[in-house]
Amino acid sequence: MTSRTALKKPKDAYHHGDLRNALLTVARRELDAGSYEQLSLRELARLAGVSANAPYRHFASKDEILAEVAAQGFRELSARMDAERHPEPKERLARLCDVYTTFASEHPAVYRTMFGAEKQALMDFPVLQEAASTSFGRLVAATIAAYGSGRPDERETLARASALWSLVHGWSRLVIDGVTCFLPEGSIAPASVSARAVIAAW
Amino acid sequence: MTSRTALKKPKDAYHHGDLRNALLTVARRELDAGSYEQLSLRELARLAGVSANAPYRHFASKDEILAEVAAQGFRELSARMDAERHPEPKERLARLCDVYTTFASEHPAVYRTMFGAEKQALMDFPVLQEAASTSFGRLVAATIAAYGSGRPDERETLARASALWSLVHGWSRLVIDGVTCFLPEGSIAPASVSARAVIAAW
DNA sequence: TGTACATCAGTGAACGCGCGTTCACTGATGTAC
DNA sequence: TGTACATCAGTGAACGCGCGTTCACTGATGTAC
Repeated sequence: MTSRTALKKPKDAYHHGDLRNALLTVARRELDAGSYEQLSLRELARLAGVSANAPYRHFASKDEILAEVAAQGFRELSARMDAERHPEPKERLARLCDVYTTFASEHPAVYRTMFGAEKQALMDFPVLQEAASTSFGRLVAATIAAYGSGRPDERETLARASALWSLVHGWSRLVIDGVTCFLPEGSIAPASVSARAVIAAW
Repeated sequence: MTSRTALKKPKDAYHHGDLRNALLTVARRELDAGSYEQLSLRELARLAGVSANAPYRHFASKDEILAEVAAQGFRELSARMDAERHPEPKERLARLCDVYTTFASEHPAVYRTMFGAEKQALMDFPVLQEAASTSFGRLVAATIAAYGSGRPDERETLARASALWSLVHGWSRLVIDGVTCFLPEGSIAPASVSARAVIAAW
């Protein structure tokens, strides 16, 4: 029985073709199109040209779809970070900060989903946890490469990694949530300026 | 007619007493009790011991209540910052960062409401904008007191204020959203350590 | 090659839900004379 | 002081809504013999 079912997925077979991926694609597209509010499962089905309950063939629940979208977001972020290969460790660290905030600015709704502000339960999905850990690991590793290793006291390095990560995440959220726009003129500098101001000082 | 209505509010009169404040109190209490999900207008009315539509006597919409709760949050944050009077500017700045993250940790759901992650529309309420601007102004002013003034080039000071604000906000959100808990052991340092690491380096 | 059968990705209708908001109203409170 | 009236903070019922999810089903696809 198991050996039979193992062959069952010819990748483009059956009625729709590949509804699972279609749903994920549509979800991602919807988020990127600016739907800041939580999108609905029925809407996703509608956009995929399929009945409201069809998604349940491929996902156990709405949350499972969102968790997968979030995980894909983290994977993309990690990939972008990996593509940044500047040889000078501090410069590379600064550029990773740029990569981070750029991603957030380009995909605000996806970014929100990744951090589960609305849905605490998303964090329970292992697929999301793993993808997220990988992304954060990149930033921590780059910080260690820039400042750590030699010293016996790594707490300081850890504090620096935390500070940078908090900085880029905070800046991203302030911008995404539209907070900066109702502040006194110019009271927030671009993230890259802020991050570099910190990195340069260390 | 106007002169008559000017006297109309004896402060504890009428049926309920002071439903407006009762609703705000109940909303705040609910948020603090850990209701991360969006609370409903009907639930607030229920908790205030009043029918579902009674709130409309005092607020135009649900959003108006949330905006007022958020504004109160910012006012409280500002008040806490004002209470911090350490004479040494850099130390005071570091302590303001602590005040900020402490507030967020103590009132996560209120903090979220303040930053309208779920409700972009909240930002449109002037009462909220004003309260928020005041809070941010405190942090900017403290940064200027610590680093600015003398120099002609204030861009650097602005970048520093942005960096610190992003840092405390980012750290707060990471903690509030439960992100830190699924990271490799100890990969985030307490906010005060991170903030002080930055302030000390400058 | 043809037939009987198993699999499984879809459908259509319905479920129960709680929501924000509106309506016409009631009844307590305050005010003018 | 008593009465007639205006004000206004509440009530109860209902609105229409879209939601996530479940149910019994259909019909296309793949498989064994």
